Amino acid sequence: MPKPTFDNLPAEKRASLMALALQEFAEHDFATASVSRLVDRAGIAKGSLYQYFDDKADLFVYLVAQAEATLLGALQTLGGRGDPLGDGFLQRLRGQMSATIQAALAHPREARLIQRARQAPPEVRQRLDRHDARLRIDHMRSLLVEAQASGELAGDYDPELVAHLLAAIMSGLGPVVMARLGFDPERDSDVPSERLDPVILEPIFDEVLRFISHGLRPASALV
Amino acid sequence: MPKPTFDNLPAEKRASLMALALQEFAEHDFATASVSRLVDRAGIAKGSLYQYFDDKADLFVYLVAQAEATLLGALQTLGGRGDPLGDGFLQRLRGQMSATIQAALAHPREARLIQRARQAPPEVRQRLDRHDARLRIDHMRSLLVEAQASGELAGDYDPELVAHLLAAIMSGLGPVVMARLGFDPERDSDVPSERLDPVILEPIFDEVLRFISHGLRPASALV
Amino acid sequence: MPKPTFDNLPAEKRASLMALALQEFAEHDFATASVSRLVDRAGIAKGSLYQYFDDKADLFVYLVAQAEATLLGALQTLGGRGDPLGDGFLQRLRGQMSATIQAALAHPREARLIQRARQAPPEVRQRLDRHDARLRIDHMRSLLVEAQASGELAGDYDPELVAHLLAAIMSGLGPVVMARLGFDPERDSDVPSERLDPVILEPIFDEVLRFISHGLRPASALV
Amino acid sequence: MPKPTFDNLPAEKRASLMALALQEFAEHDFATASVSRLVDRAGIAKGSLYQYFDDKADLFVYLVAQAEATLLGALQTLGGRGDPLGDGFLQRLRGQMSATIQAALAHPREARLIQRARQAPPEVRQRLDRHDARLRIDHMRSLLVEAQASGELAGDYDPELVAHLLAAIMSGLGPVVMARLGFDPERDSDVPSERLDPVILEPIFDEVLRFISHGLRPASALV
DNA sequence: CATGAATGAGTTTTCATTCAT
DNA sequence: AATGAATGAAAACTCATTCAT
Repeated sequence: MPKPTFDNLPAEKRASLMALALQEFAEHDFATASVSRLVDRAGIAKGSLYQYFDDKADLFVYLVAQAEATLLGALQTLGGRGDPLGDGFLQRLRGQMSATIQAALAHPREARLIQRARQAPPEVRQRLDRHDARLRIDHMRSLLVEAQASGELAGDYDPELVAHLLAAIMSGLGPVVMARLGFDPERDSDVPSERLDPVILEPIFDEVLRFISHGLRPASALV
Repeated sequence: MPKPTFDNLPAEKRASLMALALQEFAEHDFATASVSRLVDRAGIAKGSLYQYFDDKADLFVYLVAQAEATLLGALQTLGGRGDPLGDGFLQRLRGQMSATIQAALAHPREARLIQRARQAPPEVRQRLDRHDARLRIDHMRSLLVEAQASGELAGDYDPELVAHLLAAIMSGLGPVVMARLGFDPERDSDVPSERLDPVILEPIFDEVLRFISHGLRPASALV
Repeated sequence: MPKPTFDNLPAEKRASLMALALQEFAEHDFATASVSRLVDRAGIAKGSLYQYFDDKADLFVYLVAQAEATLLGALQTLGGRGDPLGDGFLQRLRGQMSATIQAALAHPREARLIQRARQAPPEVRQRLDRHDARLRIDHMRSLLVEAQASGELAGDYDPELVAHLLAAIMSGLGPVVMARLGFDPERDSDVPSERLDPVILEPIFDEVLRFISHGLRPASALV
Repeated sequence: MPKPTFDNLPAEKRASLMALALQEFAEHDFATASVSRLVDRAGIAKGSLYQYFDDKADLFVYLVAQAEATLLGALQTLGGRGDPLGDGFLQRLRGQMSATIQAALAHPREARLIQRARQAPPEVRQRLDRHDARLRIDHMRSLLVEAQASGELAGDYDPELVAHLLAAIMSGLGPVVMARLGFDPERDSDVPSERLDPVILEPIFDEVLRFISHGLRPASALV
């Protein structure tokens, strides 16, 4: 948790410092990220940073929380387009898929930072407030249970397991999109957002949804 | 690439050194893994290691290649039980699923090292020979294409996209299994292999396969 | 020397601040004592402390002076029980011995602070007003001279030298008492004051006094 | 304990490094002594020092042990002049007194370092091999017991207590000598050894011994 | 081919002190 | 008179890499 000193900072300074910190911790993992490099770039004294945060991990934890909030905000904005109550389960899933991808693409550093959080050293991980992965699973799970309750979805699925599968599919979407756009997900790290285009994305979502809703059909099957 | 000096080493010494190196790089990520600790444990001079490998990254790259070979070998052994030609696509997928999980359990250090490789610093990642993720996708892709060619699978799927989805599902299997066994995949890092049991795994595979083959059916649907 | 601002402080605030400062400098030596920790505990701004004192050393010097005054006061109160004029030299010595020990026990932080003063860095030590060791020597010396003048003590002792010896003996009393009570003076730092007991202390004083008055007698000597 | 690396060092380099380290830790207490300053002066890389010693405390502990050995050696050389068996207790005491003073004067840095050791932070003190103070007390104690056994000394002294008193007197001798030579023991730290002179020291020892053997006589007493 | 000491830039963190408000 | 953010030098310690033997 940042010290009060940090809150008293001029908003402008605070924001620019955090932007640089986000960059630093998005570009390097926790061990490799350098406080020294950060303060150099920020043009502040090394001691100043330690007036704001207890230590490197404190800063990291704060950044991760911020990033999660940012992404969640973007997700809610984007995902909330459809009618959340009226729409069926699959529609909502589609909305989420689209929103997730777009949020990650709109905030690539935040998305990357959250990935880093999952592989931070254990003692740091323990200081992370709660883990967003579990949050995402839980969210997915509740959607499923709801759909089962409303009769929209067959009741014989294990919601926990399916939630994991859907979460895995959604987190696998990034590479799919990148591959479609001609990037190598293992080499490249970001897709320039101007390359992003609903015309490209929508068919992907359609096909993924078809997979989710019907699975892999034999050639003989009718759709 | 190891230097010639490394090949000239007595096989025994080479093997034990690599075993310790694997342990070091499986336990810590690239930045945190320590050459000093390694040579201490191995009881060799620090200079000697640099007679075998150009630098830390060189050793890492070599280890990753070895680990991939090891896992691939295990996978082929385990996955090849059924009749690879006679069996249908879904059977083979099931075989792979099981084989992947079991291979990872039989070679936990190798599995973990490969995970680490995916998050190594970019300059290191660029030196990795080829990426196993792409290999896995390609493998999955060729299975799909084959199934489409044989008429077993509808032709209107994009094999690339579905390959990604299936790969995502398979790599999401680990957490599912952990969750089923009562571990928190975000906190815990390993499932003790004695806790692993076909009686637990098989139903998971069944349900995943059902999801893959039929997708999420509405409550009214007949199976 | 404190700045005028310090004197203008409400007595209550001044006192509580000094109490915390005493604690800080008694618990840690000069180098290790932390101004930051002090102001945190005192709940005042760091800048405020520097409105009261020039620097860390200034505060330290002031505290030491205060502590010496406190101990001297206690010593005079406790040591003054007997008739200071009527009693003989040895009686007064005994009174001092007892008073010194008890004063130190009644004011452990002050006693410890004065010990610390003796090992402060030279540039700090030079700023200490006057050294209590010299005060003690002088006091002892004047007692001796007086006793020689009154004919109570042989005149052929060098009062300076004997004063040093007696001072050394008295400052060596602490470890003696600790050892008697089963503590290791090198490991332990304090004797819980409830363990202190005249029944234990008095025989020690007696024997020390016998040593002082008669020295080490051969076995054949009559007492 | 120094690492093997240290032992393998050229004796010359080792010695000069230790001389500088001794100087650093004699001039400053443990907290204030600076590893950086030391390596700068020694002209070696910081990393090198850490190839020799685990950490700052490790170096300190080693230095203290060395200093104790040095002083003990000097003491045995100097103190062994008289006939250790033939001489009486007081003669031996006198020999020790003289030897202790001269040893401390011949090795002022070592003597000072050992003083520092007694006030090192607890976690460092616990790593010091054994404490020389207790050794000195024990030595004194055994001399006393021996003298009592041989009938040279009255048996009704508590050897433990008297050992402490004598130890206190001996450790108080330094300031006495300094005062006699016109130095202020609290301000000055060293007596230039050329100022040391048996002609000055011997009468001091005589008077101290007279005090020890007879105590403070009343004016009427015959010696 | 093996050695292992030397390197020195790098790391995080602490601290007393200043000064503009 | 009080504040408390800014400072930056200094601290201890680590590490991959080199190179003379």
